[in-house]
This record gives sequence, structure tokens and C-alpha cells, in this order.
Amino acid sequence: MKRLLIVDDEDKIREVIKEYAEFSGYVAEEAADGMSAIGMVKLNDYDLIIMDVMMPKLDGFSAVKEIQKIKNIPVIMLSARGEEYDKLFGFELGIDDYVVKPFSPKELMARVNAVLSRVDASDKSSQTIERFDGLEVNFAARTISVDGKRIELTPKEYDLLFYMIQNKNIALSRDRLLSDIWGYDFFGDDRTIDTHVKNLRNSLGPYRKFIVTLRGVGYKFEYEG
Amino acid sequence: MKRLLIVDDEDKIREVIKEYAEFSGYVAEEAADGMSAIGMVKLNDYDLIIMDVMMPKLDGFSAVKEIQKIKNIPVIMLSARGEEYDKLFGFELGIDDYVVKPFSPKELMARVNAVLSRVDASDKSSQTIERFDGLEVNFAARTISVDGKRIELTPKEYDLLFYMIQNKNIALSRDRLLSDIWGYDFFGDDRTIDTHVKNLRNSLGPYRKFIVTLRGVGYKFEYEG
DNA sequence: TGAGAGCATCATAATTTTTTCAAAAACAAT
DNA sequence: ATTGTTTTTGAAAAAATTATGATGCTCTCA
Repeated sequence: MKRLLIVDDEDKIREVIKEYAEFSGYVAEEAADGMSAIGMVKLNDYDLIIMDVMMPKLDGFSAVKEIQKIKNIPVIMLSARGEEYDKLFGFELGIDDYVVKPFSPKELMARVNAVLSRVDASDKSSQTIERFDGLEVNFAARTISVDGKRIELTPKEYDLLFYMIQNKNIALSRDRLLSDIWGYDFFGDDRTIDTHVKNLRNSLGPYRKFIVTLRGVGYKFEYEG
Repeated sequence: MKRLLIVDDEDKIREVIKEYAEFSGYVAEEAADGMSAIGMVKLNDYDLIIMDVMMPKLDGFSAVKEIQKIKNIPVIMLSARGEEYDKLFGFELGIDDYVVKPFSPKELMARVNAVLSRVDASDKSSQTIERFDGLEVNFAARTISVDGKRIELTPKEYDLLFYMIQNKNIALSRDRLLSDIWGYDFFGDDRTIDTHVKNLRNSLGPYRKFIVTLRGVGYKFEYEG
């Protein structure tokens, strides 16, 4: 569950955003000015801050500046139409996106989702590595390693391996492999697959054994674990 | 190892300061006037600048003003006794301390230590610098340096590099790069990316190796550390 | 308004990958 | 064991992809 901090001096706007944010599955807290936003950031952990530019006491940019000294939190700035800001200036402050008022809550949430997923994606912990004995496959990084050693594959080898793993322990006919990996419009020889399987097996070294030949049918990635 | 830049038009004074600075464990470089100081700041990264007020070509205050536009570096000003300056004016420029000539090198170094430790302490949390071997990337300042040397990138190169780093170790398809960096409404050639990757690689010198080509897919910033 | 920077595009060179094909090997059934 | 069928393999041709260098366009700044 992600927590958002909404900073705007207009109660109504905060309300609208908060409501839609909660509807979208976020937990939302509010601050009415930059000063109290800073205080709240010190006390709590937020995943993202939505911050208005124009506010009494402490404007949005200054608040962001202070906040970034405390914690590194993604920020989306709200600015009124006609207010011109130097995007570069924003970048320096670590601002992730701008949304111009008036905006639709839906659009704002789309931006929130986008920023958060971007952050998540770069978070190492979300890297899904699958392990099959000494064979490690990292889909996101598009890498594999065999007994701890990085192995480079050709594009088709990756495609083939990834596809077979995603369908592990399932018999895969040549037809199916061809149409799913090569595309329905592939115009070539059945036996092309055999060659790629051969190459892939060679690349996998000892773990070639996971790729099983199904005579008369095709192949299968077999692993029970 | 901290690097100092000593800016003074009098050779003798520079010499004395440099000697004592190195004795105190700093790396010290020299500039004889404001102009060349600016040039050196552009090229290299310094942790602190010791700057004389009275200098030919470009006085100390003006030089600091320019330098602060480029990088945020702590400054200690040297001024002759009798020269009256508005301290507030100095504060606005981000000057951290004043030392009045004639000074003892020991006193000056004490001030240097004080300023640097103050900066270190306060800056820890806001440091958005990432290091990849000899490649330093400062997201906030939108600067990079290669083996300690400041490198200028074009806007697109920054965008590309920053995006790739934020998604390091993740395979990035050309589609994704295009839509996330150029924008979903970019209606251009895939191969445009290749050209920018080429430029970026050239800018990164030895660290071009971090940008890996993923044949049939796109690129990836690869760094394990 | 002229110089320079940055960018998109393109043609070509350099490189890698894919496909093809035929011989050898493996297999399954008689 | 023999035979017909299917798979594996190695090598070479063909195709695809990427790197690079050059070009012209646009925008900015002096």
C-alpha cells in the first residue's frame, strides 16, 4: 500500500485528490502548506508527494528543496496554467512530473502510477530472478548465468529460452514455438528450431538437460523444483 | 581526498596556502585570477574554493557568482584588512567564511576543515550522487564527471543517461526509450536512439562499457556494485 | 544575421545472427 | 540386426541489426 502526501493550500483541491487517490488504492495524507509538509515528511514515510507550487508560508519549490535534503521522495508538482517554470530548475530539484491545473483527477493518478512504477522498476528488489539449479535467469536484465558465470545469448536464444521457461513442463510443438516466437508470418523451415535449440543447449552447458526433446512433437523445458 | 582550488593573483600567497594545504592532507590546485578559476571549475570537481577578493580580470565576488551558477561549491574568501564588505552580500552568494589577510596558514586550514565538515554533515542526505567506478553522476545538479573530470553532455545525452541509470540493469527496448524519453507522441525513427547512444558513449570515455547493446531489443545500463 | 550547438535522418560499413542444408547420429519398431 | 524416420550437428550462405559518419534542419545567442 503506497502512501501519498498531498500538499496544497486549497482544501477543496486536497479533498478531491485525496478522494480519488484512495479510490485508486493509495493512502493519502494532507498538508496545507510547505512548512507542515516538511514536518510530516520528517515524521512519516511517503512514497510520493503531490505538491502545489503556489502556497502561503513556503512555496512548493522551496518546500521540495528542503524535503529532498531529508529524504529522497518522488514529487509531482501542480502548477496553474500560465505559470511558467523552468523545467530544468525542476529537474535539479528532483521533480518527477508536472501537472497543470485544472487537471482531471484521473490524469493526475495516471501520472502518479507512472512515476511510482518507474521508481519500482528501478528498485533492485523487483528484479525477478528464476533459478534452476545452477542456471539463473533474469528476465528484466535479459541475462542468464550458468554456475555463477554470465553467459551471452543471441536474441533468438533468449526468446527461445524465456518462452520455454515461461511454459516450463509443458510440451511445446514446433508449430507453437514457431508461431509464438517467430510470429505467425514466419515462412521458413521447421528445422530452423532445431538449430536454435542446439545453440541454446550449447550455451546452457550442463543445464542443456532441462531442454528435453519430444520426439515427433517438439521440445519442453523440464524442471521440477 | 579533498580537492581545493586556491585562487589568488599573488604567486607567493598561493604557494604558501598550497603547501600548507597539502601538508594538511588536501590536494590543491591553483588559479591566478577569476577567469581561469571558472574554467577550472568547469573542468574539475573541487570540494572547496579559497578565493581572494581583489584580483585582476575578474574580482573574487564576481567569480564566485559565476561559479555558483555552475556548481555548488563551498567558498572561503580572503580579503585584505581594511576592505569592508557586507557580510550579508557574501551570504547571498553562498560564501561560507571570511579570512582576513594577513592570516596564518594554520588558521586558514582550521577554517577549511570547519567548512568542509559542516558541508559533509549537512549534505549527506541530499547527496544524489551515484558513482559507477570513475563515473560520477549528480542527478540534482545534472552534471557528470569521468575520472574526476567534469564532462558536459547535451540535454538528450543527460536524459538518456539518467533514464538508463534510473533503470540500470534493466533491458530497455527502443520503444520504451523512445516513449519515455522522447515522449509518447514522438513520431520519429527508431535509429535516432542509436545516434544518441553513440554520442553518449563517446562522452563517457572509458565508461562507455556500461552501456550495453542488447541486440534485437535495445540497450541497458549495466553495473553491478 | 551568422555561427554554433543539438538533433533527426540517412547511407554505408561493420558485425552478429539466422537460416539453410546435407551428412551423421539417434531412435523406435519390426 | 535392419530399416525408415526423426533429430542433432557443423559449416557456409543469407539476412538482419547495429555502429558510424555525414548531412541538413532548427533554434539560440551574440
